[in-house]
Amino acid sequence: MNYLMKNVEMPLIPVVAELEANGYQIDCGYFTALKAYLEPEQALVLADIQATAGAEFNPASPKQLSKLLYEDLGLPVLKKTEKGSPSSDEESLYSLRDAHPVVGKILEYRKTGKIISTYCSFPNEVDSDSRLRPEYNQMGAITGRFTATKKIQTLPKNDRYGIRNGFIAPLGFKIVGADFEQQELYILAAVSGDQAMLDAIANGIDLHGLAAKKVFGLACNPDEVKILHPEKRGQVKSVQFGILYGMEAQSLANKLSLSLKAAEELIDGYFKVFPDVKLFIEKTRDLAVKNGCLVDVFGRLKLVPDAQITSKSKLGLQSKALRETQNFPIQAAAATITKLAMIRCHNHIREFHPQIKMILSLHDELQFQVPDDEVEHFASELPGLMTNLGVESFGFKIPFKVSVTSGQSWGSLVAHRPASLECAR
DNA sequence: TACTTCGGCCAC
DNA sequence: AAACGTGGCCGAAGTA
Repeated sequence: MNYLMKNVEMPLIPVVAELEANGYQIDCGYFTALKAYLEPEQALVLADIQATAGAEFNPASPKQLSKLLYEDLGLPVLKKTEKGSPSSDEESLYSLRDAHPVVGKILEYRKTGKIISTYCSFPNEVDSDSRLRPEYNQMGAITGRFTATKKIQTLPKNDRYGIRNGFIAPLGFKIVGADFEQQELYILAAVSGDQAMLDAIANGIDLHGLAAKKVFGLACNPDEVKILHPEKRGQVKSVQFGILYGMEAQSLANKLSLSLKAAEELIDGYFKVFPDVKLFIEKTRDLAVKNGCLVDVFGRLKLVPDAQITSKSKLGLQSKALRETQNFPIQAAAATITKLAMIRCHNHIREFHPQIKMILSLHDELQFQVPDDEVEHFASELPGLMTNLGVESFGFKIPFKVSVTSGQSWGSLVAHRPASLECAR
């Protein structure tokens, strides 16, 4: 049996079974109250919109909305959908918000509607013990990431209504979370073997700050860039982020409002700082073109037949395949690391903390429901369980950084501080 | 009614 | 405000 099957996917099956059986406690009253508050508000906004558009008008219908905006009101079409219809998505509406007062109201209606229809329905979806039990598909994404049902992976973050506050620990328990910090960047450093990136991570230097300093020839220390040159750091951060997702120069230019040439120079500058990252990306893309498939460091396979397209009329398809190619080895290795973390944490709590339940796995983060009197101990153990997984499984040169949080609900998790440090004040 | 497609939007 | 990768869920509208 290959590595992934023997050491990852098979041992993971009972872990996922438990995760699904455990579920996540929901504060149903929170969501019923929120819904009761929002629905009358939404009705007022609807009436307001219908005063402009007519009583039959449904702003939730993209078709009706397009007719209103682009035919009746004559607003300019800024963007088309996949199928070529005029788009009324958030991006377009945001640009049109000053062109007519109804546009802003529609944006508000959409935002609130999403909360009501998608995120206030949990009381109808929980079991009789008020726990939400999503199904996890451990082979759901081609990269090895999980997919899951019941919206558990897409709860709004930093939203006005605090949806995540409704995901709670029962009385006498806390939620404890463990995150791999900048997991995909660590993976990029590890799989590319780029020494400058590895060194920066090993020494705890701000990666974006370091890159910005070198690209723009700044005089300050890397860690001062965040304060002294936040906009330059932001540009480099976009390059860094884009590399993980296969972004090309034109998209970066649009994102940063730069010329194509300036964007290319920015990317070139970045690659001069981290030359082996550039080499890794080139090698990855070349392999996909040559073979029509690629394999990540753990042996996970992705077919990318479109990478071999040469017909000029289909270069868009090839570009998409190459972006997927660039992202795959990073996202796939990250997924395997998180799966290894699940297995190790599961084995650990079975042996030492039978009262602790794993209740969430979310790409680079795990959460547990922990009895109050075990929080301190378990939180102190988590980094030791997770940081060395890459080193041990594949000889990564650097350990991961794991941050631990705790709180009474998902929405109120804060950095966990050992109790021994709390008496200072 | 039941299913599919589309446009839209939430997360990592 | 995002824009690039991986996904699932919602309502509207069309089809069987």
